[in-house]
Amino acid sequence: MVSITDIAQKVGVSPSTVSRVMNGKKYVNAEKKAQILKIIAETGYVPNKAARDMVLQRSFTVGIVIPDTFNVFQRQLFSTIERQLVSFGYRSLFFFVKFDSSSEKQCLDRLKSEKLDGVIMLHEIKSPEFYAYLDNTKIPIVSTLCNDNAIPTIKIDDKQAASDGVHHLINLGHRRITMIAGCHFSFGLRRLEGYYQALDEAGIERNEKLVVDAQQYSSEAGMYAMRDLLLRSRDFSAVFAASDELAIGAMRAMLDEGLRIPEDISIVGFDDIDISNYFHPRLTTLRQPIFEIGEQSALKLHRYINGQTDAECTTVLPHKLIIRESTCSATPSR
Amino acid sequence: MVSITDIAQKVGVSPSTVSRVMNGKKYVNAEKKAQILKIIAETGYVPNKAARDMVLQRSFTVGIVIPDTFNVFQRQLFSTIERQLVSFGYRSLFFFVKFDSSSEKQCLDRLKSEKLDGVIMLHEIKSPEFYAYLDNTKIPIVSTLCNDNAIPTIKIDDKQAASDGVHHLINLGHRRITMIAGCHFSFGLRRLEGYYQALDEAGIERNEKLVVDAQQYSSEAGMYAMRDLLLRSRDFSAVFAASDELAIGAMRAMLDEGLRIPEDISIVGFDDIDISNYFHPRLTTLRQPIFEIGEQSALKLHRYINGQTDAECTTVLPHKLIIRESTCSATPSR
DNA sequence: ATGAAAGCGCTAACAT
DNA sequence: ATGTTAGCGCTTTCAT
Repeated sequence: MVSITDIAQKVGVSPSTVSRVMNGKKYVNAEKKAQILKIIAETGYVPNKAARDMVLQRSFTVGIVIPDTFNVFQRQLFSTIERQLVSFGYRSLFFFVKFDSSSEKQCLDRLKSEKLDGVIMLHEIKSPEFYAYLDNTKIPIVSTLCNDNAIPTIKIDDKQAASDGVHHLINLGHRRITMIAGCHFSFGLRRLEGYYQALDEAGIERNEKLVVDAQQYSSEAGMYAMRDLLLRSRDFSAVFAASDELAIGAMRAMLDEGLRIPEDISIVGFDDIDISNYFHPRLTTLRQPIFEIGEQSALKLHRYINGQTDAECTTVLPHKLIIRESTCSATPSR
Repeated sequence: MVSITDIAQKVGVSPSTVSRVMNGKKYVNAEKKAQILKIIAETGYVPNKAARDMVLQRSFTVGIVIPDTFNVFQRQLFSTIERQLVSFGYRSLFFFVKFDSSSEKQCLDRLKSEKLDGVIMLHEIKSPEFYAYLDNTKIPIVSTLCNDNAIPTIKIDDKQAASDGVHHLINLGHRRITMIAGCHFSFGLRRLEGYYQALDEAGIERNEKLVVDAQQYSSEAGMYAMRDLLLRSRDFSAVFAASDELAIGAMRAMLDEGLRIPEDISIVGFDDIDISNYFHPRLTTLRQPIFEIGEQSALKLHRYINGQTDAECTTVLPHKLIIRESTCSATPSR
């Protein structure tokens, strides 16, 4: 393994000089610098991270907390975050956590054993100990979810976005609109509120029977939720799903029952994941600016790590209603 | 930050003794041991990983090399690998690499800067320097892909699986069978070989015009590939796609042209990703045992790291043809 | 502008 | 059974 001293010896300088070159410090003779760079290229030398971390007393590592069964939306999100983080010189460590408290505890333990520079949340952790630790150690943290923990957050306005989606259905003449919600996450709760808000604004009576709570944000859960809904009653002409994956599962259940989309039932999703534009029919949905959310959360964390605190804690990014083929006017009979 | 010397001083012993306790070595007085443990608990001391890694010359970290735009199949795979690795006491570091040589070089540099215990490949790297480095440093490596680099591998028989898929179409009476291939990866080449093998076995003449090479394993690429195919000729009744995501894109293109699946054209995918069972029609495909591939590659790497080498370098796991709704008998006219 | 030297926190070989 | 010592590879004063 080639080390900084090897390079120094080969060039005939001290390790300090090589270090200065590596870190772009000034006060280095241009000629020597060229020499050093040449040898570095020849030998393929790369600084040892552990040694650097130790002397610098930090790890250049960011923890990313993400659900164990992360969906396509989270996948797209974390890939942009990872890329951004690497470009800032961090590496990222993933903490996959299940939706139970023992898994959360385990995650916290692993978190402690690392000397993280910062943490990005793509998942909602319930455990107060988790937040207490981060608070005590002053480790910077940024979230991409709604939360009540006064954590710097980059997100969209989930309530308004949901309301926009439901209003789209209302504008098409739908009155009996069901919702497949996912209330185990607070953003799911916000989306449910948005659904109710739109109904209220249109003077449509709320009806709890028209709402099912899916246990996960997966297609499978969406399929079961829709089956459940269809068992209760067929007296609805539209569905609003709290995520595209839920919507995809719901569509499967409808198709299995011989229902036509959107002629019999219109459906609106949430997220605008890649695949939604490939389904048949193409899914109408609320687009989250995934790329921007990822980019800005990485940037925000980077700023925090370097001691810059933004005035506003929460950044709200714009969403967009993408109208495709899964929604149409309600038929007069309905 | 509390260090091992702090603990040693508080208890009145040497750092070595504390180290011995931390690492469960014997030859420590039971009483002292208890003392030390007590202080450790009180102070919340956690060993500094960077320091430990440096002196031990290893990191307890496994690198996972994965395509930048990893697809659903790889996502499911790496999730199971990660889980398994954590259970063995490693943490995993992801190396997202694009399909170009500068990205591969960057990946190699990052790889060098970490003292990885091992590497798992979910992506094919072309650069010889990459393999040379791993070889020189004797870092254990396990792959989940076909390759010619004599690397221990866990995979399925891609050629045979492809052949099985095409035989399924042939058995349904199809003769004009196209393929959407992805030859930039060697497993893609194997699948193409399997396609040709099946045709040969059925006495159907090979026709290069019936094969398109997609540039990526994505739905988008699949859609363009199918458009291309349809532009060339409509004289085919079935398609074999090198992945489910390609198939999904291809289906989109067919639907857009008003073609019915499977009545007008049958289609077979490859991988059996979750979503394939939600599409309309449900996709007939070749299932890869994702969970087993993930589990066994993590286990194999763990063994290698601990100096155990298996006799057989490559493990071939069984695939399975999953017949669903996207394939049916060829109509007599075709 | 550059080198010498100290030290980050830990482990292991070597004493005792 | 336990302490002493010597690094691991790097950065950073502090000299010169």
